[in-house]
Order: sequence, then C-alpha cells, then structure tokens
Amino acid sequence: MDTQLDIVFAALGDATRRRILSMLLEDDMAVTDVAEPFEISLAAISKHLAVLTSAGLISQEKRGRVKWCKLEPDALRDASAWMKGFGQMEAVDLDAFEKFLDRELSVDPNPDQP
Amino acid sequence: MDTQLDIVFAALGDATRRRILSMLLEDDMAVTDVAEPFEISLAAISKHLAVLTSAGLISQEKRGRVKWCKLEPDALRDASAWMKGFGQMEAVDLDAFEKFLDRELSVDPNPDQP
DNA sequence: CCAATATTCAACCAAATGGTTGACGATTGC
DNA sequence: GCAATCGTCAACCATTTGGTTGAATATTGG
Repeated sequence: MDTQLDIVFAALGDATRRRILSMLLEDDMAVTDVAEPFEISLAAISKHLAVLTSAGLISQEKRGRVKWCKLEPDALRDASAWMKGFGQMEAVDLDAFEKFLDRELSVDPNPDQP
Repeated sequence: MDTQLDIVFAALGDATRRRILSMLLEDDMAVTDVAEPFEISLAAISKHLAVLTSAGLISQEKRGRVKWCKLEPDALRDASAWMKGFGQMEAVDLDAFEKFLDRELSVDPNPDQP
C-alpha cells in the first residue's frame, strides 16, 4: 500500500533526482537537455523523470519530438504537510514557493548541490 | 556517494518508518513496544530502527536488556534545508519543533526513565 | 541456577531499484 | 525522401530493500 507520500519522499531520496528538480527550478527543459550534465545514459535519465512524474513532482508534455519537463511544486505539499503534522513545525509556505517560481526564479539561479 | 540527505529522505520514504517516528514523538520507547502495533516481525522492526538510526532520525540507547529509541529531530534539518534552498520556502522552524518536543515530554514524563 | 525476556544476527527470499545496451517509433530539417 | 534527432522500450544485470525464520547473546527475575 504505497501512499503518495511514500512515493514523494522516495523520489526525493536520490541525489540525481533532486539535482534534476533543481535544474527544472530554473526553467522547463527537454529530456535530452536534462540528461546533458549527467554521466549516466539517457535511458536512465528517462527513468528518473518517470519516477519524478509518478510522484507528481514534475509533469511532461510532448511537443513535436521534444518532451518538455516542468516542475510541479504542488506535490511537495504532501511532504510538507507530513512534516508539519509530525513536528508542529511552521507550515512550509508553498504559496510563497509558487510566487517564487512564477516571478523570482530567473533572477537568481540557485545551484544548491552540497 | 550517498549523502546524508539521500539517507534521510529515503528513510522517510517508508510508511512504517514514518509511523514509528510519529510514535516516538509521544514518548521514548523500547524496541519491543515500537514493534507491538505492527504486524511484521520484531527483526523487521529492528531493521527499520537501524535505518532510522543511520539517518540520524532516532538514537538508540541500551539500558540493561532494553534498548530505548529516542527521536532526534536535528536530522530533519538537512531535509528542511534542502526544501528551503530548493523552493525559497520559509525555513521549517526546528527550534519551535524542539521546544514542542521538550514541552510534550515534560508534560508526561516517562515513568521508566530515571 | 534457570527460565523468561529483549534484541540482534545470519541466512535466505522476492521484489524493487538504478544502471546498461540496442532496437524501435516519431518527428524534424535539409 | 531520407538521415539525423528525440525519447522510450525491452531485455538484461547487480545491488538494495523489506521481509521471513531460527539460532544466538545479554540481561533480568524468581
């Protein structure tokens, strides 16, 4: 019985996929362009993108022969809701997140890999 | 190269382990008591606890023949820091979380603890 | 001392994961 | 039209994961 929460957290539990998400933070990208900075095969990236899609963290839209990948921040709502319920922490401000995505994204691209 | 962040997110990507964390939110518990509400074997629970320990999400201290499991909220800092860096979301308020934990635990002190 | 309790270890298993390669179906540009 | 490009599919492989059972190790209580 895999809940969506399992799927979202599991999807985040891989550095490659988190890096992909960070890349998509800056802009929508084609699959080939997502794969470019990685050393693994295109097929492997394609699988990672399928995992992110099934977690709802991204969406993919095919236009012509190019499949565009787009960040879907709503899926983080589940994870942040769990964190909130778990720890009585302040709610993660996802509205601010979306505004951030809409407006401030291109201003200061954020390479956050440790 | 597994970062701590991978390990923390992966540990959270399992409903059984998240449920264990929720249980430990209320009180420190012995391994046998953690296992009680689950239908899987004690050994399986022991493995889950090892995963949570290696993620730093709990700590385990053996006193006598009983091993006490204790929540370690600090490990969530990495995950929340990633979320913050990722989405420019409000920082998860972990200080408030810790105060919450202290308050909760002092309300109903564990009778088995010195 | 002895039996019960608490927990882990070891061996094993099935299924999932992350990767590969090569072939394949679309789509595009020259 | 046809070759190049984009992306997935299928088959395969090694490793990890989540579970089992049974034996083993401490520790405690009577």
